[in-house]
Amino acid sequence: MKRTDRKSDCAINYSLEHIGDQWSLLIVRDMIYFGKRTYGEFLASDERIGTSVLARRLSELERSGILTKTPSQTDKRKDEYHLTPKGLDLVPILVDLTEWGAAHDPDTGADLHTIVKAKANRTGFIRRLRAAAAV
Amino acid sequence: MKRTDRKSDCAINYSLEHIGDQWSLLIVRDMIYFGKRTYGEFLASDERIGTSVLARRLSELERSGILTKTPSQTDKRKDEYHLTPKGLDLVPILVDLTEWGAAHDPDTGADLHTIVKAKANRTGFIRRLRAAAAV
DNA sequence: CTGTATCCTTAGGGATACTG
DNA sequence: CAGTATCCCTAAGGATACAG
Repeated sequence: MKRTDRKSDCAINYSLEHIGDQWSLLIVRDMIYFGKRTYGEFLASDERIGTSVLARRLSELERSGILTKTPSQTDKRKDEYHLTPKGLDLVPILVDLTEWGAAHDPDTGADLHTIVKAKANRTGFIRRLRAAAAV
Repeated sequence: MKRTDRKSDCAINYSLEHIGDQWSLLIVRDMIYFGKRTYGEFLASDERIGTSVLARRLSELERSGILTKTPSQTDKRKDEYHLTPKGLDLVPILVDLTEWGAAHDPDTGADLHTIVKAKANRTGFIRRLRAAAAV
């Protein structure tokens, strides 16, 4: 996004303009919570993201410096997607979104055990998620 | 949003489908960080939200149970918008979005003093924001 | 001035065909 | 199967006129 296109210099606005869409944080969720790394793994999520939407979101997340795309060593046909430090810094946001959704969605199917853990020891929980996702 | 329209039962997905747009959290930010309560105050923000967009977002946030709309006591022409407990629970998300944006936006104009305070004592910071916004 | 309704435009999502 | 390109459609955003 060009500097001049921004609605404002507010930090929250910056965040929303980069990850405030319906799909980006679901992809990051898959990487952080489920360790997904490849195109096919992202496609297989419950939300059934479309192939074209996935490709676009991945390339925009790469452009935003949130993830990197590198050829897979084990399978030459595939690319692997990995979170950058900037992407790993999204962990707290995901934790909060999980807590808020689990607390207020009447039909939630969230893993409440995980939520409770997050609430009980937020810092440690985040550190562990980050460490696991940083592989 | 009808139950059957949901992409999935994931708690994160629930959150994104309710507040994952470009404007909702900016309105909530104005209420929490700046104590804004009225239509005109929201209109005056840096991002220059349009009148029709503001009206739609306010009514959807009301429908989602995030804020309430009540006639102002002091000025009979106005309505007042107040956060519900569900809306107040968005405070941690806003704090995280602020931190992430401030950390990674090269052109940020965020109040870094505030950010540092938030990092140093997250719990206390959130409690104070909540208390102020709950008026 | 507060707030809504109308209309138009556009970005983002979705289906699908396609290449390697 | 991995990933891209194309096309279409809808929902969100934006300008503006309008009513109280």
